[in-house]
Amino acid sequence: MELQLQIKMNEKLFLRDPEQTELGKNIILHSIQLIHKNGFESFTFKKLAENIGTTEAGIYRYFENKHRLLIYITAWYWSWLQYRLVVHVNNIKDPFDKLKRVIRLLASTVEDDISISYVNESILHQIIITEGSKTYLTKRVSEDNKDQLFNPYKDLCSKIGDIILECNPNYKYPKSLSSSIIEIAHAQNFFMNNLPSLTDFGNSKDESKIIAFLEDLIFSSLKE
Amino acid sequence: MELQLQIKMNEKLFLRDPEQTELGKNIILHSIQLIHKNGFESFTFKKLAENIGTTEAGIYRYFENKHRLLIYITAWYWSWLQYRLVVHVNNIKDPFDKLKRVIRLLASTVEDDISISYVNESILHQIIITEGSKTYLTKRVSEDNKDQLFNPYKDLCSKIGDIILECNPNYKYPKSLSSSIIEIAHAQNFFMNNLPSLTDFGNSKDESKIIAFLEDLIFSSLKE
DNA sequence: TCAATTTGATAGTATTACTATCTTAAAAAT
DNA sequence: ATTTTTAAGATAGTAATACTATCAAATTGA
Repeated sequence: MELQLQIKMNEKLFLRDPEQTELGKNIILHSIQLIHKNGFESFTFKKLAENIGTTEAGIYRYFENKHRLLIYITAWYWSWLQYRLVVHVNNIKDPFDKLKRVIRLLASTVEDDISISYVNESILHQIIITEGSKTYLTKRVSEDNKDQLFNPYKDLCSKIGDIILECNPNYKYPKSLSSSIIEIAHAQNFFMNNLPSLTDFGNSKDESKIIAFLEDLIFSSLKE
Repeated sequence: MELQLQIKMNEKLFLRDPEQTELGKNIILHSIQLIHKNGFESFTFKKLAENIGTTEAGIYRYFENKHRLLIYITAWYWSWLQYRLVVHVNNIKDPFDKLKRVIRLLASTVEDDISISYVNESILHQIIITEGSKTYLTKRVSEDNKDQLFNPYKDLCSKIGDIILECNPNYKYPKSLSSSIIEIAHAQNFFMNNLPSLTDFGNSKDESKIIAFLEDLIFSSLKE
């Protein structure tokens, strides 16, 4: 028997559910590849269609536009990460140990431990680092937020916030700290690989240094 | 006698120096207004030209494309902020006091204390929060970095890193911490105003809370 | 097997992101 | 004072982007 993880996505994210058809899955698969290869700015539905071997109009039947598609794959990533977080933290008693595992999860390239056929989680992680914030850094944030498109990200932050409170019930900024951990993990990863003088990791490109930095930063402020 | 601050910009940022002509200054002035109003994605040289009362081709004589223009105004902002930082920190002995002033500078809406005629620094700050990271979150980062387009940001980080080391000469991550302070200040500001559940500041929209959060986070890890 | 649904193929439009050219106006140099 | 340079205005044009619409063929499913 084969168990398959299916992530239920917010229906406002798509016009037609991409998980239900071959073409839909191909759209996700190839859009991840294309965005990773050329960046979101130069990604177009036309190129995507050529890549898949379908037509532009075909893609538009699934997604309203490329921004929605980016939100879709980002939301999918956060949902998947939340699932992995629950698994990794399960049965761990010590909240500090929990938080350490969370930091590792956020700052490490995925090892494809729980993988889903048509998604390449490892390059997806790279996309989230470079393109993830573009989902909300728009004039449409509030509308998109009302449509609950950012719920997976918010849920994840909320879960991490709970663990932070387990570590220190008096800590005043659990939500801000959790969103900051996520953002720093990504920013430092991007800087390490692209603008190394903004970090202390030189050209080592060693993710464990980001983890060490985050642990130092977070635990000193939680242990006080 | 009137003193005027002029910021010398990297020549690779423009085709023709916008500070030297009326039209050039108008391009900067109106692009800041337009990007603030409609966001960078829907900002076009055509709309900008109509706004100024010139033609599209006219804008292209100054800037290669809108991305370069965004880098230009971002770089200008960081240069200007570095100048303000030097002024605000000047003559302060206690490095912790210095760092507090830096945090306040990064997390506060500018009070137009040192202002330059044709730039609206207060709305520029808002643009940097929403659009700033888009300058480097591209496939061209490395090239643009080789052209030293991000030097003002890097210089600022380096200066803040020095202050961090004054606070604690043994601290291992001065550069990562300074880039993280800047990024968190912006992210938390954006979240507070647009996705408040990602912060602990509710709908207060009170910048002093971001400052308190940052101080708590930073000083606990520096004092250890 | 009939009906509904999904895809493919094609066409078309408004806008974007430019490049080119030519003329006029203003500034600088001689 | 008049050339020469430089900047700006006006206009045109092109390839690509971001869509929308329509119709036919193929597939699915009741």
